Amino acid sequence: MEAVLTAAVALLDEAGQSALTFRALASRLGTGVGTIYWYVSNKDELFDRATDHAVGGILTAVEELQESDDPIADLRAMAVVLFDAMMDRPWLAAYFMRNTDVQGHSLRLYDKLGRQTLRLDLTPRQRFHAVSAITGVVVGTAADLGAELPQELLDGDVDRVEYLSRYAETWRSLDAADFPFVHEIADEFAEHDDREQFLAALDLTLAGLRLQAGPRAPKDNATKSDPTANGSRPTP
Amino acid sequence: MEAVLTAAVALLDEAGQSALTFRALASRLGTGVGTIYWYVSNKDELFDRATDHAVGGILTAVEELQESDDPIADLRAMAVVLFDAMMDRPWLAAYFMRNTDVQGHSLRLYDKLGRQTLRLDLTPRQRFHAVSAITGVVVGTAADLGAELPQELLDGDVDRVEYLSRYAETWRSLDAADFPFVHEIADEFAEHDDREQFLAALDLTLAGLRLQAGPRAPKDNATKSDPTANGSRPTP
DNA sequence: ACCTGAACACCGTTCAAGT
DNA sequence: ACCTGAACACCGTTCAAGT
Repeated sequence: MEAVLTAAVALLDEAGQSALTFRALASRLGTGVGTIYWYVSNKDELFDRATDHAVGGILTAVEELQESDDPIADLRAMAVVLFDAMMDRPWLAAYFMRNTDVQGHSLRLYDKLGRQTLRLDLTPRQRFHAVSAITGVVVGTAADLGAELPQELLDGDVDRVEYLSRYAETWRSLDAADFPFVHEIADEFAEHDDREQFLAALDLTLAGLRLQAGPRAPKDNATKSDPTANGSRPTP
Repeated sequence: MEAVLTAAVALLDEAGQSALTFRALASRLGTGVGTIYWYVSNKDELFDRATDHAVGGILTAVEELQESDDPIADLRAMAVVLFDAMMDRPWLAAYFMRNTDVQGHSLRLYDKLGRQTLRLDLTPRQRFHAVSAITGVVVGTAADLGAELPQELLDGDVDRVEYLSRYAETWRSLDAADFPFVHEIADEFAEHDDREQFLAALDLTLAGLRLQAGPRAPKDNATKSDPTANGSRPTP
Protein backbone atom coordinates (compact mmCIF):
# COMPACT_ATOMS: atom_id res chain seq x y z
CA MET A 1 0.00 0.00 0.00
CA GLU A 2 2.68 2.42 1.06
CA ALA A 3 4.65 1.48 -2.02
CA VAL A 4 1.64 2.01 -4.26
CA LEU A 5 1.13 5.53 -2.97
CA THR A 6 4.75 6.60 -3.18
CA ALA A 7 4.90 5.30 -6.73
CA ALA A 8 1.69 7.12 -7.57
CA VAL A 9 3.01 10.38 -6.16
CA ALA A 10 6.24 9.90 -8.08
CA LEU A 11 4.34 9.48 -11.34
CA LEU A 12 2.29 12.58 -10.63
CA ASP A 13 5.38 14.59 -9.78
CA GLU A 14 7.20 13.49 -12.90
CA ALA A 15 4.53 14.04 -15.49
CA GLY A 16 1.35 15.36 -13.95
CA GLN A 17 -2.23 14.19 -13.64
CA SER A 18 -2.44 12.35 -16.92
CA ALA A 19 0.63 10.26 -16.17
CA LEU A 20 -1.06 8.40 -13.33
CA THR A 21 -2.69 5.42 -15.01
CA PHE A 22 -3.18 1.96 -13.64
CA ARG A 23 -0.96 0.54 -16.32
CA ALA A 24 1.88 2.97 -15.73
CA LEU A 25 1.61 2.46 -12.00
CA ALA A 26 1.57 -1.32 -12.34
CA SER A 27 4.59 -1.40 -14.59
CA ARG A 28 6.51 0.90 -12.25
CA LEU A 29 5.71 -1.46 -9.39
CA GLY A 30 6.53 -4.47 -11.52
CA THR A 31 3.12 -6.05 -11.11
CA GLY A 32 -0.17 -6.40 -12.94
CA VAL A 33 -2.96 -3.87 -13.08
CA GLY A 34 -5.23 -6.08 -11.03
CA THR A 35 -2.93 -5.82 -8.03
CA ILE A 36 -3.63 -2.14 -7.60
CA TYR A 37 -7.33 -2.85 -7.42
CA TRP A 38 -6.73 -4.89 -4.36
CA TYR A 39 -5.51 -1.78 -2.50
CA VAL A 40 -7.83 0.73 -4.04
CA SER A 41 -11.31 0.35 -5.43
CA ASN A 42 -11.13 2.83 -8.27
CA LYS A 43 -9.18 5.70 -9.73
CA ASP A 44 -10.85 8.39 -7.68
CA GLU A 45 -9.78 6.66 -4.54
CA LEU A 46 -6.28 6.26 -5.90
CA PHE A 47 -6.10 10.01 -6.46
CA ASP A 48 -7.62 10.70 -3.05
CA ARG A 49 -5.10 8.52 -1.28
CA ALA A 50 -2.16 9.80 -3.32
CA THR A 51 -3.19 13.35 -2.52
CA ASP A 52 -3.52 12.63 1.16
CA HIS A 53 -0.18 10.91 1.11
CA ALA A 54 1.39 14.13 -0.13
CA VAL A 55 -0.63 16.19 2.32
CA GLY A 56 1.12 14.26 5.06
CA GLY A 57 4.29 16.16 4.28
CA ILE A 58 2.50 19.48 4.26
CA LEU A 59 0.94 18.68 7.60
CA THR A 60 4.27 18.19 9.30
CA ALA A 61 5.54 21.41 7.74
CA VAL A 62 2.51 23.22 9.11
CA GLU A 63 2.97 21.66 12.54
CA GLU A 64 6.46 23.04 12.68
CA LEU A 65 5.20 26.59 12.41
CA GLN A 66 5.40 28.57 15.62
CA GLU A 67 2.15 29.88 16.95
CA SER A 68 2.18 33.64 17.36
CA ASP A 69 -0.18 35.83 19.34
CA ASP A 70 -2.04 36.76 16.16
CA PRO A 71 -4.32 33.98 14.93
CA ILE A 72 -4.82 35.65 11.58
CA ALA A 73 -1.10 35.86 11.00
CA ASP A 74 -0.91 32.17 11.84
CA LEU A 75 -3.66 31.40 9.36
CA ARG A 76 -1.73 33.31 6.77
CA ALA A 77 1.46 31.41 7.43
CA MET A 78 -0.31 28.08 7.12
CA ALA A 79 -2.04 29.09 3.91
CA VAL A 80 1.31 30.11 2.45
CA VAL A 81 2.89 26.78 3.32
CA LEU A 82 -0.03 25.04 1.72
CA PHE A 83 0.13 27.14 -1.42
CA ASP A 84 3.86 26.70 -1.83
CA ALA A 85 3.43 22.96 -1.60
CA MET A 86 0.83 23.17 -4.34
CA MET A 87 3.10 25.20 -6.57
CA ASP A 88 5.58 22.35 -6.34
CA ARG A 89 2.87 19.83 -7.04
CA PRO A 90 0.16 21.37 -9.23
CA TRP A 91 -1.75 18.10 -9.34
CA LEU A 92 -2.46 18.39 -5.61
CA ALA A 93 -5.15 21.03 -5.91
CA ALA A 94 -7.58 18.92 -7.91
CA TYR A 95 -8.20 16.34 -5.19
CA PHE A 96 -7.28 18.24 -2.07
CA MET A 97 -9.92 17.96 0.68
CA ARG A 98 -12.33 15.95 -1.40
CA ASN A 99 -13.54 13.00 0.56
CA THR A 100 -11.97 13.37 3.99
CA ASP A 101 -13.11 9.84 4.74
CA VAL A 102 -10.02 8.67 3.00
CA GLN A 103 -7.93 11.77 3.57
CA GLY A 104 -6.93 11.63 7.20
CA HIS A 105 -4.06 14.08 6.85
CA SER A 106 -6.25 16.56 5.08
CA LEU A 107 -8.78 16.47 7.89
CA ARG A 108 -6.00 17.10 10.41
CA LEU A 109 -4.77 20.02 8.34
CA TYR A 110 -8.27 21.38 8.11
CA ASP A 111 -8.55 21.21 11.86
CA LYS A 112 -5.18 22.88 12.28
CA LEU A 113 -6.38 25.82 10.23
CA GLY A 114 -9.71 25.98 11.97
CA ARG A 115 -8.17 25.96 15.39
CA GLN A 116 -6.85 29.43 14.75
CA THR A 117 -10.36 30.71 14.21
CA LEU A 118 -11.27 29.45 17.67
CA ARG A 119 -9.03 32.19 18.97
CA LEU A 120 -11.10 34.80 17.16
CA ASP A 121 -14.31 36.34 18.34
CA LEU A 122 -16.59 34.69 15.80
CA THR A 123 -19.65 32.49 15.65
CA PRO A 124 -19.18 28.82 14.70
CA ARG A 125 -20.71 29.56 11.35
CA GLN A 126 -18.35 32.43 10.74
CA ARG A 127 -15.46 30.19 11.65
CA PHE A 128 -16.64 27.57 9.23
CA HIS A 129 -17.00 30.12 6.48
CA ALA A 130 -13.65 31.72 7.22
CA VAL A 131 -11.74 28.45 6.90
CA SER A 132 -13.64 27.57 3.75
CA ALA A 133 -12.80 30.95 2.29
CA ILE A 134 -9.12 30.57 3.06
CA THR A 135 -8.79 27.06 1.70
CA GLY A 136 -10.83 28.25 -1.26
CA VAL A 137 -8.29 30.94 -2.06
CA VAL A 138 -5.41 28.48 -1.79
CA VAL A 139 -6.99 25.71 -3.79
CA GLY A 140 -8.65 28.02 -6.29
CA THR A 141 -5.43 29.81 -7.18
CA ALA A 142 -3.43 26.59 -7.18
CA ALA A 143 -5.97 24.79 -9.36
CA ASP A 144 -5.59 27.58 -11.88
CA LEU A 145 -1.88 26.94 -11.97
CA GLY A 146 -2.39 23.25 -12.54
CA ALA A 147 -4.67 23.93 -15.46
CA GLU A 148 -2.98 27.06 -16.71
CA LEU A 149 -0.10 25.39 -18.41
CA PRO A 150 -0.95 24.73 -22.04
CA GLN A 151 0.80 22.28 -24.28
CA GLU A 152 3.28 24.77 -25.62
CA LEU A 153 4.68 25.45 -22.18
CA LEU A 154 4.98 21.81 -21.20
CA ASP A 155 6.60 20.97 -24.50
CA GLY A 156 9.08 23.73 -23.91
CA ASP A 157 8.43 25.33 -27.29
CA VAL A 158 7.69 28.61 -25.59
CA ASP A 159 8.72 29.87 -22.21
CA ARG A 160 6.45 31.49 -19.70
CA VAL A 161 7.37 35.12 -20.26
CA GLU A 162 6.98 34.81 -24.00
CA TYR A 163 3.65 33.12 -23.57
CA LEU A 164 2.36 35.81 -21.25
CA SER A 165 3.63 38.69 -23.32
CA ARG A 166 2.00 37.24 -26.41
CA TYR A 167 -1.26 37.31 -24.52
CA ALA A 168 -0.65 40.85 -23.37
CA GLU A 169 0.06 41.83 -26.95
CA THR A 170 -3.33 40.54 -28.05
CA TRP A 171 -4.98 42.41 -25.22
CA ARG A 172 -3.26 45.67 -26.00
CA SER A 173 -4.41 45.39 -29.59
CA LEU A 174 -8.04 45.39 -28.51
CA ASP A 175 -10.12 48.53 -28.77
CA ALA A 176 -9.41 50.51 -25.62
CA ALA A 177 -12.93 51.89 -25.55
CA ASP A 178 -14.39 48.42 -25.74
CA PHE A 179 -12.02 46.78 -23.27
CA PRO A 180 -10.82 49.51 -20.92
CA PHE A 181 -9.89 47.18 -18.12
CA VAL A 182 -8.19 44.50 -20.18
CA HIS A 183 -6.21 47.31 -21.76
CA GLU A 184 -5.28 48.74 -18.39
CA ILE A 185 -3.92 45.54 -16.93
CA ALA A 186 -2.29 44.01 -20.00
CA ASP A 187 1.14 44.93 -18.71
CA GLU A 188 0.36 43.67 -15.24
CA PHE A 189 -0.72 40.40 -16.72
CA ALA A 190 2.44 40.03 -18.76
CA GLU A 191 4.59 40.40 -15.67
CA HIS A 192 2.32 38.79 -13.16
CA ASP A 193 3.65 36.45 -10.55
CA ASP A 194 1.31 33.68 -9.44
CA ARG A 195 2.49 33.68 -5.88
CA GLU A 196 2.08 37.41 -5.54
CA GLN A 197 -1.40 37.14 -6.99
CA PHE A 198 -2.22 34.47 -4.47
CA LEU A 199 -0.93 36.57 -1.59
CA ALA A 200 -2.99 39.53 -2.74
CA ALA A 201 -6.16 37.44 -2.80
CA LEU A 202 -5.35 35.87 0.55
CA ASP A 203 -4.69 39.23 2.15
CA LEU A 204 -7.98 40.63 0.95
CA THR A 205 -9.78 37.72 2.58
CA LEU A 206 -7.77 38.03 5.77
CA ALA A 207 -8.36 41.76 5.94
CA GLY A 208 -12.07 41.08 5.71
CA LEU A 209 -11.76 38.45 8.40
CA ARG A 210 -9.87 40.76 10.69
CA LEU A 211 -12.60 43.32 10.29
CA GLN A 212 -15.22 40.72 11.07
CA ALA A 213 -13.38 39.38 14.09
CA GLY A 214 -13.87 42.61 15.89
CA PRO A 215 -12.22 45.81 16.86
CA ARG A 216 -9.31 44.39 18.78
CA ALA A 217 -5.99 45.51 17.44
CA PRO A 218 -4.25 42.59 15.70
CA LYS A 219 -1.67 41.71 18.27
CA ASP A 220 -3.19 43.40 21.28
CA ASN A 221 -4.66 40.98 23.75
CA ALA A 222 -4.75 43.47 26.60
CA THR A 223 -7.85 45.23 25.34
CA LYS A 224 -10.93 43.36 26.32
CA SER A 225 -13.10 42.58 23.33
CA ASP A 226 -16.15 44.77 22.91
CA PRO A 227 -19.24 42.64 23.53
CA THR A 228 -21.43 44.95 21.48
CA ALA A 229 -19.32 44.23 18.45
CA ASN A 230 -19.18 40.47 18.34
CA GLY A 231 -18.96 38.78 15.02
CA SER A 232 -22.62 38.31 14.23
CA ARG A 233 -23.62 39.91 11.00
CA PRO A 234 -26.86 39.88 9.09
CA THR A 235 -26.86 37.36 6.30
CA PRO A 236 -26.53 39.24 3.04
CA MET B 1 -20.61 25.28 -35.57
CA GLU B 2 -23.43 26.89 -33.68
CA ALA B 3 -25.26 23.55 -33.72
CA VAL B 4 -22.19 21.74 -32.43
CA LEU B 5 -21.90 24.05 -29.45
CA THR B 6 -25.56 24.00 -28.48
CA ALA B 7 -25.52 20.21 -28.67
CA ALA B 8 -22.37 20.12 -26.57
CA VAL B 9 -23.91 22.39 -23.93
CA ALA B 10 -27.05 20.24 -23.92
CA LEU B 11 -25.01 17.11 -23.27
CA LEU B 12 -23.15 18.82 -20.46
CA ASP B 13 -26.37 20.08 -18.91
CA GLU B 14 -28.01 16.69 -19.08
CA ALA B 15 -25.30 14.52 -17.67
CA GLY B 16 -22.22 16.55 -16.76
CA GLN B 17 -18.62 16.65 -17.83
CA SER B 18 -18.19 13.00 -18.58
CA ALA B 19 -21.17 12.93 -20.93
CA LEU B 20 -19.50 15.14 -23.50
CA THR B 21 -17.66 12.73 -25.77
CA PHE B 22 -17.03 13.02 -29.46
CA ARG B 23 -19.09 9.93 -30.08
CA ALA B 24 -22.07 11.10 -28.05
CA LEU B 25 -21.89 14.50 -29.66
CA ALA B 26 -21.67 13.05 -33.15
CA SER B 27 -24.60 10.72 -32.67
CA ARG B 28 -26.70 13.56 -31.26
CA LEU B 29 -25.88 15.61 -34.32
CA GLY B 30 -26.46 12.63 -36.60
CA THR B 31 -23.00 12.73 -38.11
CA GLY B 32 -19.63 11.04 -37.75
CA VAL B 33 -16.98 11.80 -35.20
CA GLY B 34 -14.67 13.21 -37.82
CA THR B 35 -17.07 16.02 -38.58
CA ILE B 36 -16.58 17.60 -35.17
CA TYR B 37 -12.87 17.72 -35.76
CA TRP B 38 -13.47 20.00 -38.64
CA TYR B 39 -14.92 22.63 -36.30
CA VAL B 40 -12.68 22.05 -33.33
CA SER B 41 -9.15 20.78 -33.17
CA ASN B 42 -9.35 18.79 -29.94
CA LYS B 43 -11.39 18.16 -26.84
CA ASP B 44 -9.94 21.02 -24.83
CA GLU B 45 -11.02 23.44 -27.49
CA LEU B 46 -14.44 21.84 -27.58
CA PHE B 47 -14.79 22.44 -23.85
CA ASP B 48 -13.44 25.97 -24.17
CA ARG B 49 -15.91 26.86 -26.87
CA ALA B 50 -18.84 25.17 -25.16
CA THR B 51 -18.02 27.04 -21.98
CA ASP B 52 -17.77 30.35 -23.77
CA HIS B 53 -21.03 29.64 -25.51
CA ALA B 54 -22.70 29.33 -22.12
CA VAL B 55 -20.88 32.40 -20.82
CA GLY B 56 -22.63 34.34 -23.57
CA GLY B 57 -25.86 34.01 -21.61
CA ILE B 58 -24.22 35.09 -18.39
CA LEU B 59 -22.75 38.09 -20.13
CA THR B 60 -26.11 39.42 -21.22
CA ALA B 61 -27.48 38.83 -17.71
CA VAL B 62 -24.58 40.83 -16.31
CA GLU B 63 -25.07 43.58 -18.85
CA GLU B 64 -28.64 44.00 -17.70
CA LEU B 65 -27.54 44.87 -14.18
CA GLN B 66 -27.95 48.50 -13.29
CA GLU B 67 -24.82 50.32 -12.32
CA SER B 68 -25.04 51.83 -8.85
CA ASP B 69 -22.86 54.50 -7.29
CA ASP B 70 -20.94 51.83 -5.37
CA PRO B 71 -18.50 49.95 -7.57
CA ILE B 72 -17.95 47.27 -4.95
CA ALA B 73 -21.66 46.59 -4.70
CA ASP B 74 -21.69 46.29 -8.47
CA LEU B 75 -18.81 43.83 -8.38
CA ARG B 76 -20.73 41.84 -5.82
CA ALA B 77 -23.86 41.74 -7.94
CA MET B 78 -21.92 40.53 -10.97
CA ALA B 79 -20.14 37.87 -8.97
CA VAL B 80 -23.48 36.61 -7.67
CA VAL B 81 -24.93 36.36 -11.17
CA LEU B 82 -21.85 34.47 -12.24
CA PHE B 83 -22.01 32.10 -9.29
CA ASP B 84 -25.70 31.39 -9.73
CA ALA B 85 -25.12 30.50 -13.34
CA MET B 86 -22.43 28.10 -12.23
CA MET B 87 -24.69 26.46 -9.70
CA ASP B 88 -27.06 25.69 -12.57
CA ARG B 89 -24.21 24.39 -14.65
CA PRO B 90 -21.51 22.92 -12.44
CA TRP B 91 -19.44 21.92 -15.45
CA LEU B 92 -18.86 25.60 -16.27
CA ALA B 93 -16.31 26.24 -13.56
CA ALA B 94 -13.72 23.82 -14.88
CA TYR B 95 -13.05 25.67 -18.13
CA PHE B 96 -14.19 29.17 -17.32
CA MET B 97 -11.63 31.82 -18.31
CA ARG B 98 -9.05 29.35 -19.50
CA ASN B 99 -7.76 30.40 -22.85
CA THR B 100 -9.47 33.68 -23.60
CA ASP B 101 -8.19 33.38 -27.15
CA VAL B 102 -11.16 31.23 -27.85
CA GLN B 103 -13.42 32.61 -25.17
CA GLY B 104 -14.56 35.98 -26.42
CA HIS B 105 -17.52 36.24 -24.10
CA SER B 106 -15.38 35.41 -21.11
CA LEU B 107 -12.96 38.16 -21.97
CA ARG B 108 -15.82 40.63 -22.22
CA LEU B 109 -17.14 39.49 -18.86
CA TYR B 110 -13.70 39.84 -17.37
CA ASP B 111 -13.54 43.37 -18.66
CA LYS B 112 -17.00 44.13 -17.32
CA LEU B 113 -15.87 43.11 -13.86
CA GLY B 114 -12.61 44.95 -14.11
CA ARG B 115 -14.27 48.15 -15.23
CA GLN B 116 -15.74 48.53 -11.77
CA THR B 117 -12.27 48.56 -10.27
CA LEU B 118 -11.43 51.51 -12.48
CA ARG B 119 -13.83 53.48 -10.34
CA LEU B 120 -11.81 52.63 -7.24
CA ASP B 121 -8.72 54.36 -5.99
CA LEU B 122 -6.29 51.57 -6.73
CA THR B 123 -3.13 50.91 -8.67
CA PRO B 124 -3.39 48.89 -11.88
CA ARG B 125 -1.78 45.98 -10.13
CA GLN B 126 -4.25 46.13 -7.28
CA ARG B 127 -7.07 46.20 -9.80
CA PHE B 128 -5.68 43.18 -11.54
CA HIS B 129 -5.34 41.33 -8.25
CA ALA B 130 -8.80 42.35 -7.07
CA VAL B 131 -10.52 40.98 -10.14
CA SER B 132 -8.47 37.81 -9.99
CA ALA B 133 -9.42 37.39 -6.35
CA ILE B 134 -13.11 37.83 -7.06
CA THR B 135 -13.23 35.46 -10.01
CA GLY B 136 -11.14 33.11 -7.92
CA VAL B 137 -13.78 33.03 -5.20
CA VAL B 138 -16.53 32.40 -7.71
CA VAL B 139 -14.76 29.74 -9.70
CA GLY B 140 -13.13 28.15 -6.67
CA THR B 141 -16.40 27.68 -4.81
CA ALA B 142 -18.24 26.60 -7.95
CA ALA B 143 -15.55 24.12 -8.91
CA ASP B 144 -15.96 22.54 -5.50
CA LEU B 145 -19.63 22.09 -6.21
CA GLY B 146 -18.93 20.45 -9.52
CA ALA B 147 -16.58 17.99 -7.90
CA GLU B 148 -18.37 17.66 -4.59
CA LEU B 149 -21.11 15.38 -5.78
CA PRO B 150 -20.08 11.78 -5.28
CA GLN B 151 -21.61 8.80 -6.99
CA GLU B 152 -24.20 8.15 -4.30
CA LEU B 153 -25.74 11.56 -4.76
CA LEU B 154 -25.90 11.38 -8.53
CA ASP B 155 -27.38 7.91 -8.38
CA GLY B 156 -30.01 9.18 -6.00
CA ASP B 157 -29.31 6.47 -3.44
CA VAL B 158 -28.79 9.14 -0.81
CA ASP B 159 -30.02 12.68 -0.68
CA ARG B 160 -27.91 15.67 0.19
CA VAL B 161 -28.97 16.19 3.79
CA GLU B 162 -28.43 12.55 4.64
CA TYR B 163 -25.06 12.61 2.98
CA LEU B 164 -23.98 15.70 4.91
CA SER B 165 -25.31 14.53 8.24
CA ARG B 166 -23.49 11.23 7.84
CA TYR B 167 -20.31 13.22 7.45
CA ALA B 168 -21.15 15.35 10.45
CA GLU B 169 -21.77 12.19 12.46
CA THR B 170 -18.28 10.93 11.67
CA TRP B 171 -16.84 14.26 12.63
CA ARG B 172 -18.65 14.41 15.92
CA SER B 173 -17.37 10.97 16.79
CA LEU B 174 -13.76 12.17 16.57
CA ASP B 175 -11.85 12.98 19.71
CA ALA B 176 -12.77 16.53 20.64
CA ALA B 177 -9.32 17.20 22.06
CA ASP B 178 -7.68 16.03 18.86
CA PHE B 179 -10.05 17.77 16.45
CA PRO B 180 -11.48 20.76 18.31
CA PHE B 181 -12.39 22.70 15.20
CA VAL B 182 -13.89 19.85 13.22
CA HIS B 183 -15.94 19.10 16.29
CA GLU B 184 -17.05 22.69 16.62
CA ILE B 185 -18.31 23.04 13.09
CA ALA B 186 -19.77 19.58 12.49
CA ASP B 187 -23.29 20.93 12.86
CA GLU B 188 -22.57 23.89 10.63
CA PHE B 189 -21.28 21.56 7.99
CA ALA B 190 -24.34 19.36 8.17
CA GLU B 191 -26.62 22.29 7.48
CA HIS B 192 -24.35 24.32 5.27
CA ASP B 193 -25.67 26.02 2.21
CA ASP B 194 -23.24 26.37 -0.68
CA ARG B 195 -24.54 29.69 -1.80
CA GLU B 196 -24.32 31.17 1.67
CA GLN B 197 -20.80 29.87 1.97
CA PHE B 198 -19.92 31.52 -1.32
CA LEU B 199 -21.41 34.82 -0.22
CA ALA B 200 -19.45 34.71 3.01
CA ALA B 201 -16.19 34.17 1.14
CA LEU B 202 -17.05 36.86 -1.39
CA ASP B 203 -17.92 39.36 1.31
CA LEU B 204 -14.65 38.79 3.11
CA THR B 205 -12.78 39.56 -0.09
CA LEU B 206 -14.91 42.60 -0.83
CA ALA B 207 -14.50 43.90 2.70
CA GLY B 208 -10.77 43.65 2.23
CA LEU B 209 -11.04 45.42 -1.08
CA ARG B 210 -13.13 48.21 0.37
CA LEU B 211 -10.50 48.72 3.01
CA GLN B 212 -7.77 48.80 0.39
CA ALA B 213 -9.65 51.18 -1.85
CA GLY B 214 -9.33 53.91 0.68
CA PRO B 215 -11.12 55.73 3.39
CA ARG B 216 -14.04 57.01 1.38
CA ALA B 217 -17.36 55.86 2.72
CA PRO B 218 -18.92 53.31 0.34
CA LYS B 219 -21.55 55.43 -1.27
CA ASP B 220 -20.17 58.84 -0.45
CA ASN B 221 -18.63 60.55 -3.42
CA ALA B 222 -18.74 63.99 -1.87
CA THR B 223 -15.70 63.47 0.34
CA LYS B 224 -12.53 64.00 -1.61
CA SER B 225 -10.21 60.99 -1.42
CA ASP B 226 -7.28 61.36 0.91
CA PRO B 227 -4.12 61.42 -1.19
CA THR B 228 -1.97 60.19 1.67
CA ALA B 229 -4.04 57.04 1.81
CA ASN B 230 -4.10 55.91 -1.76
CA GLY B 231 -4.17 52.21 -2.47
CA SER B 232 -0.48 51.49 -2.59
CA ARG B 233 0.60 48.93 -0.08
CA PRO B 234 3.93 47.27 0.52
CA THR B 235 4.19 43.87 -1.06
CA PRO B 236 3.85 41.28 1.68
C1' DA C 1 -4.72 -12.96 1.72
C1' DC C 2 -2.61 -11.43 -2.25
C1' DC C 3 -1.37 -11.45 -7.14
C1' DT C 4 -1.89 -11.95 -12.46
C1' DG C 5 -3.03 -10.46 -17.10
C1' DA C 6 -6.23 -11.35 -20.82
C1' DA C 7 -10.66 -9.43 -22.05
C1' DC C 8 -14.29 -5.85 -22.38
C1' DA C 9 -16.26 -1.48 -23.18
C1' DC C 10 -15.10 2.93 -24.00
C1' DC C 11 -12.17 6.86 -24.97
C1' DG C 12 -9.62 10.85 -28.23
C1' DT C 13 -7.56 11.31 -32.50
C1' DT C 14 -6.19 10.32 -37.32
C1' DC C 15 -6.82 9.69 -42.11
C1' DA C 16 -7.86 7.84 -46.62
C1' DA C 17 -11.82 8.28 -48.99
C1' DG C 18 -15.85 10.43 -50.32
C1' DT C 19 -19.30 14.65 -51.88
C1' DA D 1 -15.31 23.26 -48.31
C1' DC D 2 -17.34 19.84 -45.70
C1' DC D 3 -18.39 15.12 -44.27
C1' DT D 4 -17.66 9.93 -43.15
C1' DG D 5 -16.45 6.01 -40.25
C1' DA D 6 -13.07 2.36 -39.87
C1' DA D 7 -8.71 1.98 -37.50
C1' DC D 8 -5.26 2.94 -33.87
C1' DA D 9 -3.48 3.59 -29.39
C1' DC D 10 -4.81 4.05 -24.98
C1' DC D 11 -7.91 4.15 -21.08
C1' DG D 12 -10.54 2.10 -16.36
C1' DT D 13 -12.45 -1.93 -14.71
C1' DT D 14 -13.58 -6.90 -14.25
C1' DC D 15 -12.75 -11.62 -13.39
C1' DA D 16 -11.45 -16.42 -13.73
C1' DA D 17 -7.42 -18.32 -12.45
C1' DG D 18 -3.48 -18.75 -9.87
C1' DT D 19 -0.20 -18.78 -5.22
